[in-house]
Amino acid sequence: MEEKTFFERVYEIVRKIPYGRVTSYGAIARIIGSPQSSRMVGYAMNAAHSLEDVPAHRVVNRNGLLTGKHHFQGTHLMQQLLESEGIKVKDDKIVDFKHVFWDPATAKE
DNA sequence: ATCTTGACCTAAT
DNA sequence: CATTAGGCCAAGA
Repeated sequence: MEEKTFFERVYEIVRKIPYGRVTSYGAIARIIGSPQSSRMVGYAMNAAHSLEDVPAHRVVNRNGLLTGKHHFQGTHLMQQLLESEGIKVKDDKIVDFKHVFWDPATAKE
């Protein structure tokens, strides 16, 4: 039944990210069923550019570092988007990362 | 069709 | 503590 591809599953999770919260690639990959497919999550984000319901700016790496900010349109667009949601970013890194970290495995509904 | 690269993560050395 | 290696799946110089 679940004929959804890897990407669609990623989008589904990212879409469920609440406001003012962030998650990591590995966390999403883990929920999907491939804890080591975190690379695909990032790649899926690249394709997510065409989608609107996929807030890729809310997805960061395990260190809370905005590794993918370089792929956004602007230079610090990703940072501004996060700050716009109440998330503080310092030196391309999320402040209190674990504080704003949203675990899809825990809040997944 | 084959090879390389890629918004990563974990474990091992 | 720093570096290396392995793994995952997809898209394209």
